[in-house]
Amino acid sequence: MSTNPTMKEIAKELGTSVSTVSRALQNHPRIGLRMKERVKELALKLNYVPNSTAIHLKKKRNYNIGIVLPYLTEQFFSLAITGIEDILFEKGYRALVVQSRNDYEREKQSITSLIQHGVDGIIVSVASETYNYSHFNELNSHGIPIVFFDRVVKILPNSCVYGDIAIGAFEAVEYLISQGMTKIALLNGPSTLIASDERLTGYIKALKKHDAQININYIKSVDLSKEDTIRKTHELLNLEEPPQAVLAFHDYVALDSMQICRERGFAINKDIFFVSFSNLSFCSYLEQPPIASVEQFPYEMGEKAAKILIKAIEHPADYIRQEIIIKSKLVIR
Amino acid sequence: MSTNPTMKEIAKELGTSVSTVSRALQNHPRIGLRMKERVKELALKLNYVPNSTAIHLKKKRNYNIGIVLPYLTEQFFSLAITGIEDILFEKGYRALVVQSRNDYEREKQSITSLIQHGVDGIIVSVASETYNYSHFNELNSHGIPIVFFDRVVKILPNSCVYGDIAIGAFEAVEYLISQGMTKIALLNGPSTLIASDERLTGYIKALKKHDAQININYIKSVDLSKEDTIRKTHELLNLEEPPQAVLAFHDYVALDSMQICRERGFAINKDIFFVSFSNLSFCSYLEQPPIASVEQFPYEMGEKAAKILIKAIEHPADYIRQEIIIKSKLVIR
DNA sequence: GTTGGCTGTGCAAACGGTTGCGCAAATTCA
DNA sequence: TGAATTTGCGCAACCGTTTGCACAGCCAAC
Repeated sequence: MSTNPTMKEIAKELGTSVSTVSRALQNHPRIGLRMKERVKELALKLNYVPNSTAIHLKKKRNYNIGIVLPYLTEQFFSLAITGIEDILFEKGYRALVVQSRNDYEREKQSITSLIQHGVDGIIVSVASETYNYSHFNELNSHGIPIVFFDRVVKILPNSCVYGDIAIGAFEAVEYLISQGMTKIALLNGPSTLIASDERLTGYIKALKKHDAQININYIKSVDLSKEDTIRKTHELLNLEEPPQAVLAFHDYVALDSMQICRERGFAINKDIFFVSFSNLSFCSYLEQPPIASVEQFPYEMGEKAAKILIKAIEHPADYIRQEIIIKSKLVIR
Repeated sequence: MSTNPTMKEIAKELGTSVSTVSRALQNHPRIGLRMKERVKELALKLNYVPNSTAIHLKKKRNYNIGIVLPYLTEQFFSLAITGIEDILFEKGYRALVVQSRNDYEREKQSITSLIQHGVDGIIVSVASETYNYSHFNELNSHGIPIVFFDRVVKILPNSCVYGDIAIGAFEAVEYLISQGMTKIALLNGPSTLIASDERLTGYIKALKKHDAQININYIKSVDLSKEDTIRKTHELLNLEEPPQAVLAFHDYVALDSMQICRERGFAINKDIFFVSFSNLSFCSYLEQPPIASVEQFPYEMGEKAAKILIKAIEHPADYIRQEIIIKSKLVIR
């Protein structure tokens, strides 16, 4: 209904100038006490809200941060956002959230849209289908700081925050071996993700350390769709020697895979054991949850990423690329 | 690094004026074909991105929509956001997401921040602790359209989208009765939420219809924290005649409550049955899931809310308050 | 009494676009 | 061929702020 009051109106009402109003509101030392009070009082009375668009135009700052990640519906990411948001909120920033749905094109479009919007910075967890990083280079050429988290790309000059997946995988496999299992499969994610590499690295390292045999048939890569998980699980179970344990890319893969196992008559935590990444809260509701989980602390990752980004925005001069590794933790049930 | 190219630079380079560049880029009919091509070519070459802040300042439009809801980590809400986002994305809007964490103060602050940001509109699912609606009135007085969804407030002149909870609750209870149960408890949400009222209404209506007795001890209100759910579940189980079935406020309440039941030796789907709202996908992974769920279609709610909001923004003249009720569906497992 | 330093305020440019209007050249019409 | 219309473009104001600079009045100091 009523349009927002502006400085101009305050100035007119007070018979002064816009610049004086502006300075009064900012507590500028050169404005008289009396005038300051009159301005502030009227501003309050009129319910004056500074127009942040105009401020942005002037100051080239938005206090908006873009967040691009695959799916909000994955608890890992919604927890990460919560961590990010807590820091942003505290520092007066707002979050523009976009889901890429693991789709490269959509990710690219979102980035373009965020550039156009003029965000002060961006936090990204890259889509699994992203094979090309030119859109990130575009951000760099626009001078917009980026921080990658979880699904990072290390070859770019931007900071990243991620879990020590390889160590997590290593510990998980070692744990399974300590429980007497040797036939351990890896239901890994797509090879485009560094996180998949790291899981593989840790997996192999643990097997080697304990002189367990590495069976290429036990290593599968899924595209993170339910269908593919189902398919690959069947492949594993159809082997002459089905695995005794499965290290899954994350809990969603584990859950889908476990379901197939049950359907095919394999008793979870008896005939076949699961370990997965990112310990979702709802796993605790399962009667037969994965025997262990590598907790990755998404909330902390988000916090860390946001802090780094804000520092990069507010003190661009002292920017140095950082690689923060969040220690993961094997949670045994 | 390099600062973004502006129209001014394009104009200078081409020896023309800013207004011509502006119009050329907008395909204004009064600009010659030749000039249009030259401008567009150079814009492309320079990687020109229009500064949306400047456009916003001029047009008083932001293409930003604020979304305020309790928790992103609840799947109901992340699905709703996905629905909202799909519509926004399609229409060229962006989502500014804020979590209120069910906290009134935080909700209020977020709204203020969004007003200041100058969002074109807001979609809200109100915090359970919100007892006062002045912050929404403030939005109204600023002329910023609001659409409420799920946790709506009907006494305001704004449109809302919500599920037909009462009918859902009614059908759920009727189903339990049809299965031969009469001792049915209601683990309801906080009474500040309309949704709680509606569940109660449906619950009572169904019991009355079937001449079942209404036992005040079977009706509990939880504040949606895990602790409170646990406490109230114990209270129910401690009754001389514990309920045979529980209608839970939503799946999270159901899950927490079921866990306590199991711990206390009540077999789910045998000694005690559960029905809850909003059929979360992960319930399908449970070995003993709730016997039925009232699916509320959050994605569709989100879509609908976003559509209404965009219409209100783009055609303020034809605005009429709408109350859209999304039919829920009892899903029996 | 000139010089100089404060104090308090206003002018005007700038941020990067959009758009009403005016004007010249080219085209059409009678 | 002259008038009317269309085509193509630029001027300048404007959106709501911020901020460098100028300036007037006042007071202290030499």
